[in-house]
Amino acid sequence: MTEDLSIENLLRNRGLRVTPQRLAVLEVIRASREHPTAEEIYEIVRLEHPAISLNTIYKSLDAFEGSGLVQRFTIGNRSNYRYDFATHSHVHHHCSQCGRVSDWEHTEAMTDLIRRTERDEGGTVERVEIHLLGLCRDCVRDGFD
Amino acid sequence: MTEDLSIENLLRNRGLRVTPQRLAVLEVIRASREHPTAEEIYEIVRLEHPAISLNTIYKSLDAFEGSGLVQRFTIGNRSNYRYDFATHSHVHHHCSQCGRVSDWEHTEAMTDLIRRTERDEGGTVERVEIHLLGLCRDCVRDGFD
DNA sequence: ATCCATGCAAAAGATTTGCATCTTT
DNA sequence: AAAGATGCAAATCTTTTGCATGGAT
Repeated sequence: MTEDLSIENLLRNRGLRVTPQRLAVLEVIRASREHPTAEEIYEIVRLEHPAISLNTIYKSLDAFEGSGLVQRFTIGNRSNYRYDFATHSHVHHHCSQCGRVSDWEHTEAMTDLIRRTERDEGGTVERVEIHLLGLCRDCVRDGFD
Repeated sequence: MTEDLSIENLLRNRGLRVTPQRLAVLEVIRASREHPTAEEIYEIVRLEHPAISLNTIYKSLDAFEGSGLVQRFTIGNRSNYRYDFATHSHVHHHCSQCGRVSDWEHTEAMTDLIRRTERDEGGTVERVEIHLLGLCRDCVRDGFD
């Protein structure tokens, strides 16, 4: 008996009200590999919902983050928030040439190292964010360096 | 022949002008293990230089970052910048209980893993920021979990 | 019918910019 | 003397808050 993972049920399962705006916002995040900012989500959702306000984007994102559907973070030395569907890996590579933010595989060996560090230092780690800054594959191929 | 690593020479060596304000700002960052924000640096520097403006803190930090003396980053899901003397390790642990931001050791094994990832993914990595969110040693000892 | 989400406007917080004056080189 | 740093004020950008209205339960 597989769980129905429609956007709508994702909301319902967490006790969040279902509105057209929220469906649209969550869909954009789920579909994106770009770790969009609130502004970027706004511009995309606006194509279908021209009347939506940026404020509703923020409120929706807060609600989603509060119930664990989405994670927010900042990358490198930029200060505005980016959002990510919560199940994604959180090794982000930020290309210093083209600006693209992409997921890189979070290997099991990395997780092991975190656990070892945890033991050595005596604290705990519940969440890991690894940001790598450098050139993406495409920019390397195009000879920037 | 050891290099003179006075704050003053750190500035001169990079071609930056030496002013009392810059000396004070850089000294605060060098002395701190707290990864202070611009505002926090301002409050500390103000004790000695009551007339300094927050703007000068920002301008100094920009200059320092531009010449590699200092690095700035954001941590977890807070959006304002924190600054770090550039030679520090950049594995930051952010305690979800007491809010403390501390350096954890960046093991050589971690570096190796990054290099391997780099090869596997085909991009390059010039800088690594690892943010660990969880409980620090003290909060673990005090029984928060 | 109740509760909560929406959209507008205004506020707040952090950082940047413009500019006249002062300091360092 | 020239170039650049400082401090003040205003502007900008991002995010949050307050509130009246409308929509979801």
